[in-house]
Parts: sequence; structure tokens; C-alpha cells
Amino acid sequence: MNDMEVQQPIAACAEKWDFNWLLHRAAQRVGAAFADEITKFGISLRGQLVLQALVSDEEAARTQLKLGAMLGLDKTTLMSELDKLERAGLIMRVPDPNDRRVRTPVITDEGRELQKQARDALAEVERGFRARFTDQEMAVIRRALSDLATGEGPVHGSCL
Amino acid sequence: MNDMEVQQPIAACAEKWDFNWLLHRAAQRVGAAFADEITKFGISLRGQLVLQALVSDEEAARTQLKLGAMLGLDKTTLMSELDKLERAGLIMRVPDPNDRRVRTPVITDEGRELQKQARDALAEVERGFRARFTDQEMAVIRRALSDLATGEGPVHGSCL
DNA sequence: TGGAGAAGTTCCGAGTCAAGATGTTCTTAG
DNA sequence: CTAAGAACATCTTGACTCGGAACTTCTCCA
Repeated sequence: MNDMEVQQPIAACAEKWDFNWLLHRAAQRVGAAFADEITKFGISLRGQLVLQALVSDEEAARTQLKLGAMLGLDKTTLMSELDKLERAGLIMRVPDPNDRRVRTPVITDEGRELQKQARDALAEVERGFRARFTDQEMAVIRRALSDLATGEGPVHGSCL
Repeated sequence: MNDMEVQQPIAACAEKWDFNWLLHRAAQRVGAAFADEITKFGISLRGQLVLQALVSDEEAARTQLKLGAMLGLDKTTLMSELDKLERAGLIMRVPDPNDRRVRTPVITDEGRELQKQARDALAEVERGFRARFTDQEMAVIRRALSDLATGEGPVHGSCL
């Protein structure tokens, strides 16, 4: 009932606010829903993101730095996330035989299994959001977001 | 040229990634563009957001707590932002005659002037993004974002 | 061989979030 | 009228993130 008073004005005047604010707020809301679901699997949203990148990108064998840049994560943040995932046995950092500086993160079988389950659970959550729109609308939205997400310069401040 | 190597994979496999990640990444990109512009006016993106809320909402005379909840800002973060804006002479905290607990944030004339200029500059940036889409697409996107941004429960983790 | 520079890692400073404590001020039930 | 409870603004504390700067180990080019 407190929610009613607080949230209602958002709907009321959302139209006249920043495109930027709308984007952030939507990301905040959707992110909260995803986070609620993903924590049931014992990993964070970021952890799932990293795992997902590792399964869908295994041929590339990326370095840690490039992985962070690709995902939009700060290098120190990615480092601590990889530490957690490694400690949980979901990934391994394998030394590159050709370049002894790099230790490529590789997903383990357990990680792959967990990622698959988590992905399905998140897809279910995503379906909930999808249901609010028609297929044509979703196509537009997805294309627009992909387009906006694909800039060129590096980005300040992430919060992913 | 480093950007090419790093950013290109994003476009390549953006289609198969999280709706959630897409949203956050898009918000990150657009936010960066807005932030670049707004810092020329000596205020932060959050500062502009607060000022905007104060001009478009002056009849409501909100308390600081409700303002924070409406904008999705943490109360301590909003406090420090109000401190900055007050120090810059852009807002004032005026005591409420009816309730001596509350000190309502009110925008000053200088604040109103600055906000107007900043708003126009940001509208220009927004126009740049709009140009990538048709009017119909923008309508869909705006409606969708408004819809997503309008949830009911409180939200964890903001980064606005 | 020497030096520029990349990769991974750690450390530090600033900023944010979340939760809680405090003091002041309303409100309301007895 | 008074005492209990709630609301508001503020401050504090702890954990986390970001961004920059070091540092070590290693690669590659001249």
C-alpha cells in the first residue's frame, strides 16, 4: 500500500522523462527480476553472464581482459567474479601454452550444467516480460536495444 | 582500432544474449552519451534528474524520502546529491510550515535556468539516438520501456 | 640484447548501496 | 493532556564497485 503511493507517480509522468532514465529504470526493474531468479542457483547475475559468455564463445578462447571489455565489466570486478566462480568449481583458469602471460578462463562441466539450468530459468522470467508485448514489438525492441548497445567507445560506469 | 576488435563481437552475438544484459548495456551506452553532455553544465546526470523532477513536479512538494523512492535513488545518495545541488545554489531546502520535520527541496531560479539549458542539450543528444529509428519504432520502444520501468515492488541496486 | 608494451593481479581512493541508529517532530489512542 | 508510535532527515557503518596506478611476468620488435 505504500508501494501504491510511491510507484504510481512513475507511471503518471514517465512520458515526459529522459529516454536515458527510462532505459536505466527498465534495466533496474528487469535486472531485479532476473537477480531474484538467479540467486536460487547460488550464483550472481554477473556470474551467469560470465558463464554464458564462456559457453557461447568457447572457440574464441578469450583473455580475461578482452572478456571484461566485451561484457562491459570492470577488470577488478571481473577478477573477483572469476575468483568466486573458480572457487565454486564452475570455471578453471588454464594457462595458455603459447603465451605464458595469459590464463584463459574455461567453463567446467559443472559450470556448463549449472549454466544450462540457470539459462532455462531466466528464459522463463524473460518469457514473462515478453508476454507484455506482441512479437512484432519484441522484434523492434530487441533490434533497438542491440543497436543501442553496440557503440564504439569505452564506457564509464557499468553496474552490470 | 582496438575498439573494433573489442566491440565487434558484441554486435555479432548480441542476439543470443540476455534481454537483461541488452537492457543494461544499452542503458550503459546511452548513459555515457548523456553524461558526456551533461558534465559540460557542471552537474551530474543524477543532478539533472533531480532538477528535472523538481521542475516538473513542483505542485507536489515532495519530501526527500518520497523523491528518492520516485526516482529510484538510495536515500543516502539522494542526500549527498541534494547537498551538492544546494552548495551550487541550484536548489534550496525550505522548511515546511505545516510539518517541521520536512525540509522540501525546491529548485531556485538559477537551477531552473540551468535545468532548461541542460534539458535542451540532452534533447539534442536524444535526437541523435532517435534518428536511428522510425517514429513508429520509437513509439514502440518508449511504450515498452515505460511499461517495463513501471513495476510494483521496490528495487535492489540502482546505479542511476 | 634491449626496450616497449601486453596480461594478470593487487592496492588504493572515491562513490554507492543497504541497513540501522539518532534526534526531532507529528499523530493518535487512552 | 500525555505517552506511545510513526515519519522525516541525517549520520554512520560495512560491503561492493569503479577507475587509476603500480607491479610481475612475459612477448615481440628493432
